[in-house]
Parts: sequence; structure tokens; C-alpha cells
Amino acid sequence: MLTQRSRYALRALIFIARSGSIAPVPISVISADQKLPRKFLEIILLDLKNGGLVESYRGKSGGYRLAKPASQISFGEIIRLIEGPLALVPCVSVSAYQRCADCFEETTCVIRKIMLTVRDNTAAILDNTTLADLSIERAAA
Amino acid sequence: MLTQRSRYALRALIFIARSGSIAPVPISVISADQKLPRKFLEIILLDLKNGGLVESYRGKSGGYRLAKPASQISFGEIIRLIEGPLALVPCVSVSAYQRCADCFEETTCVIRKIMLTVRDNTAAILDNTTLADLSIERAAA
DNA sequence: CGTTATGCCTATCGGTTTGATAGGCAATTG
DNA sequence: CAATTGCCTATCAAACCGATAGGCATAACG
Repeated sequence: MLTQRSRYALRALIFIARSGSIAPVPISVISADQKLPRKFLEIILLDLKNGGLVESYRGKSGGYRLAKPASQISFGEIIRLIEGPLALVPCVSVSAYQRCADCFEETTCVIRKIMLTVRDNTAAILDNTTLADLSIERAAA
Repeated sequence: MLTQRSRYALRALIFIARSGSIAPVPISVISADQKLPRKFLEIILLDLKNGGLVESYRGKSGGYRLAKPASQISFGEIIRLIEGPLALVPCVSVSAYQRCADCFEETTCVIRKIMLTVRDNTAAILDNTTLADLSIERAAA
């Protein structure tokens, strides 16, 4: 299961992407429309900014904007940034590979084999769907 | 990422499945061979027992055995039992469906749409691979 | 019967993560 | 200068995670 943070991040980004406006979107607007806890959302947006997904502008008429075209921000990238690796075991993670503790032999491990399949499937889906692939429907999860 | 518990559960079950012996396998043997913390493994095996995946026998020459044929114990079932739902969001879980808090409309939610695809793909893999689908290679993750 | 090997129950524990809130500082606009 | 906005720091309770310890119940074996 994804953490609440990740779901909030997705909703916030989708909202920003859909707003389509050139003017940055303030936290208060996102939080009001999507009904997300304002202060908590602040932290998340800061992470998204540090991760290079959004730009922020301070002061009056400040707020957040996507840092790159919506077509270049995939669900996979968002989730990896906020949640961590897509992989179910560290030894099949591409973005954060790590040998499993107490692993006898990676090449012949059957658990690794199936987990690699799962990871590749998941990544194929999440990395190929971007914020631009959204129809008019409303984000709500 | 899976918790350590789930990885341990998988390794223990694979070990039992492979031992192939009719005699139950004691915790101490599993823990020694797979290098898993003994007391911790106890708790996990108890969960597996309560979940109907293994049978236990007390007393001398006691231990654990698979409660059904290895071909009927899938990775999906094991992970769901120890870890929880495969789904990334509650609203696409089949085994533990729950409407997302603050969801506007489930049918049109784009997050739900993609998460459903991911879940279905993951489930297809994990539910169709069983403890019987293991070659001679050694489990190690 | 008693010894021994085993699973089972209960309790505890420190550390980390999770979700969240509060207050004040910094910057920018007008 | 006032208003609005993001940013930084601190704090918090609750849950989760991985693990350990001790003793009780049960069954096999001689």
C-alpha cells in the first residue's frame, strides 16, 4: 500500500497539471480543492520541489508549478520520490539496488526471480503513464 | 518494499516445501539453515499456521508441514497473509477493498485507474506462481 | 514415569515511520 | 509598508517493525 503522503502527492500534482494556468498555484488552493491537510501538504510539496518535479515561487501571487512538461512527469517518478523504490525486494530495485542481507546467491534465488518480474511489470506501467495522460476526469484517490 | 517478515515467511515456506520430507520440520532446523532469527520466525510460522498455510506438531519430533500441496500455495496468498493487500491503494484491493478517504468519485478517478492496472498485473504474477514452481535453485532473498 | 525436544503464549523493547500541527521567519508583490 | 505566500524548525501521538526472553503445554521415547 502507498502511504498517505504518496497519494496526496499524486493528487496535488494532478491538480496542478490540470489547472493548466501559467500562474503558480498556492498551497491553500490545492489544499482547499483537494481537501488535503494544509501543513502536511506543505512538507510534501517541498519534497516534490527538492525532487525536481515542481518549482515554487514565494511572496504574493506565489505558489507551485510543474518544473517540466506534464508529459515528462511519470507516476513512477512521483512514487519513487515520495514512497521509495517500486521493487518489493531491494535486490531487484533499479533505482536503489541493494543486496539482500543473508542472500546465498542472487543469480539462482527464486524469490528474486519472481520479484523481478513483478517489478518490471509495475515499472512498465507506472513509468509510461504521465501527468499528461489524464482525461477530463477528476483525481480522487 | 516487503517487510522482513514477508521475506522470512517466503524463505521458510520454500525451505519446508523443498525439504519434501513427510516428517515435520522443526523451527530450529529452518532457522539454522536459512539463518533466520529463531524467536522471530516462531511468530511468523504461527501466523502462517493461523492463515492455514502450514500445520504444526508439538512435542518431540514435532515441527511444521505445508497444510496443502505446494501447488496450491501461491506467492500471492503468502504475501497477502503476512504483508497485507497487493494493491497500492485500498480502493483497488480485491481481498481488502476500502473506499479511499476523501474520494470524490471512484469510477472516474484516474489514480484508481492506473493503480487497478498495476494491481491486476501484480496479482496475475503472484497468484499464478506457487511453491511447486520452484526449480532446484536455492531460495535466498 | 520422567526426560527431552518441540511448539505456544505473553510480555517487553528500542527504534523508525507515519500523519499531522504550530509558530515564526523570509521573500515577493503591489 | 502591508499582505500574502513559501520555508524552516520543533513537536507529537500512534502505529509499525524487527527482535528477544521466559515460561507453559504437549508429545515422543526410553
